[in-house]
Amino acid sequence: MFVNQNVLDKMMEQKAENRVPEARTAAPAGLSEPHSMGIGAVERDTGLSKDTLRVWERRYGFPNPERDAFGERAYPREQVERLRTIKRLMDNGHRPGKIMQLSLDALKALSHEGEVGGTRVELPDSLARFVHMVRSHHVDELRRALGQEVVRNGLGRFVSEVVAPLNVAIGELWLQGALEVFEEHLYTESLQVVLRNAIANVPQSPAAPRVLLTTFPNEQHGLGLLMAEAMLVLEGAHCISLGIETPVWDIVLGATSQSADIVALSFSLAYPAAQAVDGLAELRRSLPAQIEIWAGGGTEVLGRRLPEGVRAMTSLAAVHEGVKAWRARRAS
Amino acid sequence: MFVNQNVLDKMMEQKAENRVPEARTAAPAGLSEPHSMGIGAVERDTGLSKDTLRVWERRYGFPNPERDAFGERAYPREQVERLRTIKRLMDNGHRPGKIMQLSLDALKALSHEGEVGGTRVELPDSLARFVHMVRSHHVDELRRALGQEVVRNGLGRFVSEVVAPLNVAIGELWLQGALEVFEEHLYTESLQVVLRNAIANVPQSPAAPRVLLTTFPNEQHGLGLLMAEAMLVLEGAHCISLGIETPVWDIVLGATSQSADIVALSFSLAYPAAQAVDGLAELRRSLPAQIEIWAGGGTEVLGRRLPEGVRAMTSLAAVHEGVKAWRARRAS
DNA sequence: AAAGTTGTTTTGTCTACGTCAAAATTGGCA
DNA sequence: TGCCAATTTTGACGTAGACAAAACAACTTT
Repeated sequence: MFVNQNVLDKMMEQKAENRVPEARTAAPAGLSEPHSMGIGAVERDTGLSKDTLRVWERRYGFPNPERDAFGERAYPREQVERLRTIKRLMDNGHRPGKIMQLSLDALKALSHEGEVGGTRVELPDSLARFVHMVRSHHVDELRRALGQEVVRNGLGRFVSEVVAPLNVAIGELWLQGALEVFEEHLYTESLQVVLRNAIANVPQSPAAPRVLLTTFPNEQHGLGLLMAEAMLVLEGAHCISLGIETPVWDIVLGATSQSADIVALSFSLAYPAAQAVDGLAELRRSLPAQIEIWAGGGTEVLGRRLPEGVRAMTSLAAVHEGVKAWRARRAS
Repeated sequence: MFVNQNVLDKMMEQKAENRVPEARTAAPAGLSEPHSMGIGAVERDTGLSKDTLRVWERRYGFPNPERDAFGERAYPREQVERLRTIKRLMDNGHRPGKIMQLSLDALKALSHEGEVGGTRVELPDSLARFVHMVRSHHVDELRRALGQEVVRNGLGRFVSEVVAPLNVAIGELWLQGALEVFEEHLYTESLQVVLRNAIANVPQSPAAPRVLLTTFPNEQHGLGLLMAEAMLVLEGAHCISLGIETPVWDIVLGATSQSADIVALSFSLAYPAAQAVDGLAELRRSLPAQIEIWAGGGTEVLGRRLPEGVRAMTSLAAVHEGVKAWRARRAS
């Protein structure tokens, strides 16, 4: 699913025009920024390890830091900037060797590469509204508006008709480098507050099925988990969430100790398919047969390669059918 | 979305070496536990950098990891535990060269040194109750009991008198290797639900000060953040949380765009002190002078090394005084 | 065409050891 | 005892090479 390009374009223009301290280029007023940073600071800022930074320099000639009086690397601002761009492109599947030498313009072009052709879905105004709130940093307004939406449509429709497409739209923007990290954080945090609050307000019955929710290590995306929990709770399931990044072994321990009927795993699109399949297979091997495994999220990617004995939740709506089917199986 | 590379790597390692099933947990059939960890995993677990681990080995002969088939360090479990103890002692002011050679008994003796007259502070029954619920995996009961405690004592006392000491107790167990990963996850998740719910129920006024909360990259512990948020909200502050792991630069952007008065950072004990100090210094340099920086959590560790212009919140109770003092400063 | 299988790059992490400034400790002296 | 200088101690950073795992490309098979 892609977001209507025009909408996105408008939003990006907006960014350039008003509000945001057009960060990169114009830092907040009156700061005497040092022109260079040490390798430790760059590691913190870019998320690239010291080892990686050094090995890139050795191999590709970039970054190309100056040296201070003690012979230590001093990275100029603009190189750090460039590193951040490169990091973002790599998160999008580009490889360092290919893009390291490119010009700034070429890098920018790459950001917009995927936008040509393909099927696009209109982002209705009702959703564009929220995106705009994120980009203008109106957190309170955003939170309030999302909360209202829950009340208006009910949690189920809120999740599948608002949150899901909104996630796609935000992801698109992120892909294009049109979102700052902190804007993404603001969005995630707001949604988390709203969803958790909504979930807490659904009366929990100690009914079956008992579902243990979590993600594999390396999967930090917790929103999908919350969305799944919301849908499951609505179906009258009893949810126990372990949060994100639980090692397989601990999933097994958790599921057995909690007498779970189902273990639900959530995957983001970026999660390496091979790792997911391997993990699921190992989990299936380690888990008693009567405990089901449900996988949801980026399952389109996993496709039909899913191991035997793992059920794919292809959409949030499928959860309803899934629970119904489980109850039918259990009854017999 | 944004993924910190270091975190990512560490997670991958975590996957590779699933945690040990403790003796008391009935292990489901036929899974074996790995008995050693890679250097990256040890770094994450102990907060000691890879460099430090290697240099200790060279200088003091400890740790003394085995090597796997590829010649890479494989730290046996008991050595990791010893490292954790040593780290804790160092946080208390001891120096590596002195304590590295000591026997396990000597280390234990040192640990209990501060607890004068063998007055091992017993965990009151009121708290032991909760610990027991975690260890017996009674999540629902735990959640209900915690919720009741909030109502009974009020959020403020709940945080400082229940959550804080409970965290210490759980941390203690973790240190001793007496807790499974999934048990820790259950605890964290339960507490998160209760705290978030309680925070949501405090009437938010758009009053000053406006506080931006987050942690530095590599600091994944969000509970401290939530506790701080709870205390701040109770003082009538307006909180905007960015969640965990925000790069310094994005903290700056976030703080300015949100017109924050204060940026609050939370540190766990395991967070490398050097990194914290560096990051705080850089943040102080990049942030307009009128925006204050408050650091809380493992500040005992940071001690007097804190950079100029950073306020230490030495305890949760200090938040009350802090806000009061801020208002006084602002008034004048 | 889609799905395996193989061989070839690419890439990041690890090893090892050297250097050095900042912090902590010690010793000397008022 | 208190203070300053000399002396350890300590961890971050520097270099360079090795290598497994992942990603890719070029095939073959269904």
